[in-house]
Amino acid sequence: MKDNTMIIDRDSPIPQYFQLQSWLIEQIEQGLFKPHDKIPTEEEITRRTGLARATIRQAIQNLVNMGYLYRKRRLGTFVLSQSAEPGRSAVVGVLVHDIRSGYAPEFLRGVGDEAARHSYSIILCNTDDLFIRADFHANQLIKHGVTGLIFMPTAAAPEKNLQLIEKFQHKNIPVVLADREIPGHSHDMVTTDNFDGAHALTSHLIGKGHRHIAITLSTLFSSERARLAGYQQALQDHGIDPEPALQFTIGERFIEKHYQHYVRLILAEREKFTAIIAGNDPIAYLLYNAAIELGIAIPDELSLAGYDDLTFSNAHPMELTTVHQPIYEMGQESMKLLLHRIQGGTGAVQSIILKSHLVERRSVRLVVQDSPR
Amino acid sequence: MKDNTMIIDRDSPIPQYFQLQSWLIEQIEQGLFKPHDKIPTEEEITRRTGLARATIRQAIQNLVNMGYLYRKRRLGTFVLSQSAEPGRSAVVGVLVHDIRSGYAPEFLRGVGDEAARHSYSIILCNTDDLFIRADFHANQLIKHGVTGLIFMPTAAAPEKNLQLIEKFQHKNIPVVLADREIPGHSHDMVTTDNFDGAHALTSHLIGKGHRHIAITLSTLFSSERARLAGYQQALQDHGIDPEPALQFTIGERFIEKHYQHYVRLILAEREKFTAIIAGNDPIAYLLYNAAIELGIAIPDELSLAGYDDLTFSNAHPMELTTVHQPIYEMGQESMKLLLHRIQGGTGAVQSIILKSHLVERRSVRLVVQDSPR
DNA sequence: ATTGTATATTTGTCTATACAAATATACAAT
DNA sequence: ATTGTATATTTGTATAGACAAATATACAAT
Repeated sequence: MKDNTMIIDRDSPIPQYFQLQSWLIEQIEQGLFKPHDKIPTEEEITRRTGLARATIRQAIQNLVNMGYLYRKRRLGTFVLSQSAEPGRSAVVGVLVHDIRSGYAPEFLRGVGDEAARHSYSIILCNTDDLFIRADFHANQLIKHGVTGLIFMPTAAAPEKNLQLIEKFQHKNIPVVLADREIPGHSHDMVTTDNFDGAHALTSHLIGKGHRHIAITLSTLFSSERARLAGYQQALQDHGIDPEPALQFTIGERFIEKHYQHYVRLILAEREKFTAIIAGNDPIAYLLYNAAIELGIAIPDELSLAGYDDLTFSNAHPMELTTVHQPIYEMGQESMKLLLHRIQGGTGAVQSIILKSHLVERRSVRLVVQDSPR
Repeated sequence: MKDNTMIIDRDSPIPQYFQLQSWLIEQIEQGLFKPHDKIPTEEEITRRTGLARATIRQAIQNLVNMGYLYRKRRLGTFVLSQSAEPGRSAVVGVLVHDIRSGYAPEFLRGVGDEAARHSYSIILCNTDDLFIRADFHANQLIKHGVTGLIFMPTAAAPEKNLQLIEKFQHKNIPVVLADREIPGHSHDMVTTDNFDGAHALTSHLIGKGHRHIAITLSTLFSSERARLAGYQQALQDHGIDPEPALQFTIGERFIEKHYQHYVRLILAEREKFTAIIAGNDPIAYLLYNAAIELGIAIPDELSLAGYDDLTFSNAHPMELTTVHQPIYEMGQESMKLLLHRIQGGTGAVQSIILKSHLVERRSVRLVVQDSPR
């Protein structure tokens, strides 16, 4: 017999079935009733509260519908085991640009494994970095009653991305950003130290004697902009003036066919630099392939470095020096932070920054040091 | 006023609220009540059926809980608009081995795009080809109330895979197999013409003058066993005796580190063959890398062919001759067939076999024809 | 046409009662 | 220990009735 008194206020404007319902939920959520514990019978509750049986049944049926309780003839009414927040499924949504591209599979694997550890499932949504697709999926996810969201911001303007986040926050569904931040906005986020990673990579190239180091990437997202900034800072830290002419950047979405053309334009200017950093590994491979076709030997005539260390990097015959991103861990940590919020975790906005590390392979060679200009 | 008579059989063992409930569902699903149509009031239903008001309310409340109806004080009870099968979410589960591996991302992209076209969402589950993981996810999916399942059978015994399928069938949740069949069992399935693809590839190599053609793959799954059979048949069709000594197969799960070792053992016997077919592209790349390390020139000293034509195949400097699998389409067709079943489609088990085609690149060279033995 | 007030309508809440269904539990027989 | 039978227990179904709540609708006044 539980100690806590079942109090039903007959003068309250709150319906009496609802008061009973609420009391029962509170007992369950405070752990006074544990999974498979039997709650008092209808008759017992009538005796303790004076409520009519039908009123009691209405409260209990609602809790059955909500997933808190199950009932057995002759035996009684029992608490269902709770694997997640009642009233909501143990399902979270994940919005990524494209499941096929670069680091997305590894990231999702990290999310999925951590989710499974906590008996959660993930709904996969591809946005193609387009707001209209992301918005469509967001509406679907809310309709499905997801419990949380992991979101890689799209290529849309910050206000658009924020608009999407607010849809979830309005329903008290927590959101965690992954990889990319939204400029001028502070939000729960997991990313990696792109600035430091690029700084270390650039410093490494400088340590190999390179002074004229080019870089190519898209400045569309925060992660790659931070890589550019890290590159620039490393040059400055070594007394080298960062030259705009060696910074080949685009401000639009990465589209492979376009970049295949762009890397040829870049390599046409290769006498200006002895080494080049690609903003991510897919770009590095495009550069490599174009170099081979143009008869440029890597690393003998041009050193090449990438960023990300994607799984297929080590299956490539050209062993690419790159920065290893903890992509799996980024997925994992995103899910952990989201679970923390789902389970009621309050507190300051968290910005988790995971460490990258340099992976030296064979795409960079030592050159005779030439003096900084 | 609707024509159809509300009949409640007072002698039926079926509860009367349930009979009314069923009648209302039928009216809605047959389109006699459309979204936002008003159904008869409680009083009107009492007049037409003689049922007590509380019994009527029980039926109607259940339909409200199931998402068929909504109620407004003073106005009445109305039909909710339907975006998916009522009582179940517009969500399906997809069980794949590993989101990171080979063709899984492309496949899932096909599934996801087709799902989105029909306002469905997909729950992603990684099984690692292990039954215990698949079973865990299956239980989760059923708990979430998924409407259907796309399943790549695991490496477990056929009975185990069937056991998992029966869980869903028991709940009338349709299941479609993808890529791999379950031996001795007939089920809705989408796969590709692995036999014909391998037959064409082997014939192509024979057309290039090769007679001693090796092959390496895992015989664990139906798709790769069919490739082996297609290879053997092509040799026979050309009057070449398939030699067991040129067939390097394993009967266990593909684990990259193990295969890295295995390809070296294979290449140690390379004087026995002038060409080798890898059962899938990742194996082809392992072969290529090992060949480079052993100083074996591809295709000058050894011709190499793959299977699958994964997205990164065309980013590779070694332009691999391979068989292009319609992986995206396989995902798409799996989802289409599942939707067909979800929407009530009956009829014979469907086995959809999509066409592959040979993609000639530069990894295969012409050799002087030597006579069959 | 707009605003204010009253009323009718239908759902929502709550009480009371009776019988049925499923089955755990108790007890007897072997 | 096992099997068979009866009974007690609690939920499930169904009936009847009364009052409350929310608000669309009707009507009057300006």
